[in-house]
Amino acid sequence: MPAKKSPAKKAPKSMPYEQGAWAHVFAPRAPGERRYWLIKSEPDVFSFEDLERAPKQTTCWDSVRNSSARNFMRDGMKKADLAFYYHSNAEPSGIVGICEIVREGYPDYTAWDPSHDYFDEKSDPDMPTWYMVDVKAVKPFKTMVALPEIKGDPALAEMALVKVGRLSVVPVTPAEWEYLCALGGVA
DNA sequence: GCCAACGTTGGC
DNA sequence: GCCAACGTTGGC
Repeated sequence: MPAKKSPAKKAPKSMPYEQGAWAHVFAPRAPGERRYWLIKSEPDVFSFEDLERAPKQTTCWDSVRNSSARNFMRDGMKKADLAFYYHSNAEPSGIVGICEIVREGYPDYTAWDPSHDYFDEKSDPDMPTWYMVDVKAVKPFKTMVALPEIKGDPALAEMALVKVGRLSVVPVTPAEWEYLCALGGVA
């Protein structure tokens, strides 16, 4: 018997993400390595078409108020990474296009604007709570890939999108990326 | 409109 | 530090 067997260690409620399940998406990169993401937006609020019509086809991805999503944007995403553009709360919901990270994490100033819907009085400009990135439309999917199709596909069963439903920013593996681009007709 | 999942808050 | 209450996301 081991001299001192500590009782089964419970996973801390909030593990630092550098050691958590997503450690690999924050890990140092090989030279030139590109990583992949998925970002959600309700099309009634801001659709992929809206992004294509925006000046320079670019927008700041503001108003995210979830710490996991924030961490992905602040510390995970790097310039030239690509992201699927996902329409949530839509009929049907699904992936409709591809965009590129064109500016890395910087403070989400909407958190400091009392007139803004997502004003957060606890976000201090000297120590910002919330971060965002800038994304630019790259191209639409030829055929959207709807959520039921994703959920029904064994090759995609491990997607963070499926596993952690409610997160608005999630990582995508290179294999999932290739596979979904093929499904979307943009391989 | 309902509800599952889960993060956050606050009482103790 | 625990945990119940509450809020949010987003599928269905």
